[in-house]
Amino acid sequence: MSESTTDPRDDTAKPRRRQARGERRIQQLLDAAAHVFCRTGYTSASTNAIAREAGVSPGTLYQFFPNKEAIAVELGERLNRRMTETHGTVLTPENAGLPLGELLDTVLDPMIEFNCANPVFLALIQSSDAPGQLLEEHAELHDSIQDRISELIGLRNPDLSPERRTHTTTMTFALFKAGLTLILGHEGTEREAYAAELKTALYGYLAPVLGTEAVGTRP
Amino acid sequence: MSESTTDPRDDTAKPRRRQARGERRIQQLLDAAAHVFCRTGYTSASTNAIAREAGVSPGTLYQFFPNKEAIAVELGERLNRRMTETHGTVLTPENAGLPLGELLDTVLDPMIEFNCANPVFLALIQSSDAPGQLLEEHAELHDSIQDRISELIGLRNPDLSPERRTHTTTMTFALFKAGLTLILGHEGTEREAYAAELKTALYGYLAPVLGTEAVGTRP
DNA sequence: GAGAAACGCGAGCGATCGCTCGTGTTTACC
DNA sequence: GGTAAACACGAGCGATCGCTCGCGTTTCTC
Repeated sequence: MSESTTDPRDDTAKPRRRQARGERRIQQLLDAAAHVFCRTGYTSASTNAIAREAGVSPGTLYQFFPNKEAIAVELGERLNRRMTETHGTVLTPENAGLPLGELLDTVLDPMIEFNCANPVFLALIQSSDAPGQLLEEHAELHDSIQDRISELIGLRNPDLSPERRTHTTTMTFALFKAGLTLILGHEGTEREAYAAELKTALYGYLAPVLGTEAVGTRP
Repeated sequence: MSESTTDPRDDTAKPRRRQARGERRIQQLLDAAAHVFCRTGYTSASTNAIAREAGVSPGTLYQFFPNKEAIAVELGERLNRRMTETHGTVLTPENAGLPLGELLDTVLDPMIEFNCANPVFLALIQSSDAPGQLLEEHAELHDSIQDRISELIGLRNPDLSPERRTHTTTMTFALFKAGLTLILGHEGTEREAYAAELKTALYGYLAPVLGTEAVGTRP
């Protein structure tokens, strides 16, 4: 059980020094995996197919990823990181005071844009038979987004009971995901129409709870 | 190529006379398949697992179904038939005149109840890597439900442009499915809370388009 | 330029899955 | 009771999939 590596760093016990070529290959493989996952979902996607899509051999793929799950996990992590940036800059307490219509535009537009540019994100989330670690990743992101939404809702309507706030938050996010699926399922004008329709729906749902006008959030 | 069967009926060219025992086995196998599909989705469900869950051997399973897809298709057909009955008795022109709140109760309650009693229905619909014939089935049901919803919307608001009507219909159904997923993901009091929340959401979305009051639909 | 390590290949291993087949049992029909 | 068909079994076949391994190539380091 001697872990006698050259130990330049043993924080992860994997002292593999990547070359620039390797980093490029990893990106190629993740891009290929994104395509294949989008096409067939996680379970039905074969590692050989991912390697073929990336134009490399199966052996090369396993030079960079220990197993199939790790590919999805790494892809998920990168997407989560970028998605977290997006919702972090937009689901802020400062925006809570905006008129509801503007608030929805401000929040939804970047989220929708990100998902249109990265359709594999939704595909991975909706793949029901995903492995354990991927589900944990999603749960984390899910919770962090819902916490932000819940915070916004709480700021706009402090009189809401915790239960109602939770339900409103969860339903809001679920409706958003449904609208997103519809948006990604169309293109061009239709896509924009459904984006507008989603905003209308959320507006109609949230207006009675949060009010439509600008709200001062100072103590 | 001589199809010289005993031809009591050659409408499907499959003159297999089932015994009562066989019909019972089929039901057992479909129930088992429902459980396994619910647990792991279509692709990850193995026919051996279905047979085991039903308490029979793999060979027995294939006495009644030519392949794995046929199991899902038959299960889907039976569920579609019952779901069609449900929405057929509820998505009627007569109900179009009800006040919006009552309309939503009348339509949603039976649909929700059916899906709570048959969670495999949603599981099959949401399994993204389903085989072709199953997708066709779903598309048929999907279209027939949307046609009914579209009809109701058209009756309540004849001034809506065809495009807006389509978008409203599609979004309404998508929001319903999202709420349904949330409802099936909870139990007891929470489940009822999300059912109420879904109605609130649809009310908020549809009220500005359809109006809230009772509407006379006579020419 | 020599050695080491990272990169790259692809045949193929072991496991799993959908499905078959030979054989034995139960049921329907005369 | 006898016959044919339906039902039931379970070992195992062929295909596929995740993944490995041996070996050759490129890149880094000195």
